[in-house]
Amino acid sequence: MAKAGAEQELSDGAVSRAGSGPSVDVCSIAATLDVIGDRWSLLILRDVFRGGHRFSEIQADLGIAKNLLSDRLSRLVEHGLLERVPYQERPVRYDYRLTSKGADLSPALIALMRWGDRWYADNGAPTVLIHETCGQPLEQAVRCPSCDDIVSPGQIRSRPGPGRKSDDQ
Amino acid sequence: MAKAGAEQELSDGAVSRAGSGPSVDVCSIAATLDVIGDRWSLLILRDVFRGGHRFSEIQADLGIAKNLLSDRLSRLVEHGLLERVPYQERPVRYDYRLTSKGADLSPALIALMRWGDRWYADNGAPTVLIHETCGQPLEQAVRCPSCDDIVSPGQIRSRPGPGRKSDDQ
DNA sequence: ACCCATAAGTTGCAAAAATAAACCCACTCC
DNA sequence: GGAGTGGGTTTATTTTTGCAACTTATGGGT
Repeated sequence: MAKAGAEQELSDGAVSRAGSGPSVDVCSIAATLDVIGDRWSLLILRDVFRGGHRFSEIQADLGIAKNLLSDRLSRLVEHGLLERVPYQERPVRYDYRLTSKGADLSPALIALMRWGDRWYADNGAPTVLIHETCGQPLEQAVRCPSCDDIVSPGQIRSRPGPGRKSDDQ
Repeated sequence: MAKAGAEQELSDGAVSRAGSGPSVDVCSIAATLDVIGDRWSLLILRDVFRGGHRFSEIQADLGIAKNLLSDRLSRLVEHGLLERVPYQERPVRYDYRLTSKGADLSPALIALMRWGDRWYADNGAPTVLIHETCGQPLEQAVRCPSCDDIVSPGQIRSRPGPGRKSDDQ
């Protein structure tokens, strides 16, 4: 089923949600959520970031049903965020490790973690990110590489980019 | 939340590797996903960020079922990420607007958008964030406020913070 | 040889959530 | 007064979860 007719006048009829997910073609947030936008995927990735590489480790930590974990891991492998690395033969067993694509989600995980810290960690953050060289807590910021400056939210503007199919904001 | 690899393994005391149990208490990512970790909430927030403040606008843009949108909006209002602002009486109708708590999710939305840009926007990003004062595209980075320096992923370490309960790892 | 345990799943089934479509209400516009 | 609009609710139908039991391959103990 195509999307509701109220979808903006689409000049190329390309806005259909092929398998899943809304307005994937026009928004990278939607494209991203199509891959990791379920209840468990980001938690699984968080566990792998933290060093939990095995099925049973992740399963015990999250309390996720095993069939779901199996399914989510396969999905994440298919989408190239994780890879299976055998750690033994007979029977062959795998570690799940982040690919560069998976590791590249760390800014998103950091952003979500820090939001939770700010709004739900009444007694302080459960986990703090530290600068290796100085030991001080870290922040996340938007910066302008050409000005070499930190940009406050009010100074951010958005424009349609080259990948936008003619469609308004 | 360092990158993949062995660096996490060496600091045995520093990294949570819970044995079992719900990791919500121990992780702000889990707390965050508890609020916005479903298929639609972040997309709804993205729409409100982009200026879609009305039920029908969001519904048409996302193609979400109306009952779900109704439910998700109520949830986001309950959790304090959105607020209803009447824009007419008789019948009373509301705009949905971001609270500061909701607006504070922008770093997460930016991170998810940029990941989608990097891995799924074959023809370039659909939307580009621009520095208002100089017009150049922006980045997102982790920085150390005490060093006043940008920190690469490999220089990030994580420690249990003050909010960590003692019985968790 | 037999029993038990571990790791990593798979299968089957009930319960919960998502989806789609129809319906409702209080208006306004023509 | 009939149609349209905005913002929903209700009602079926489909899909996804979650839980428990079972499987497969192996190793260890007795």
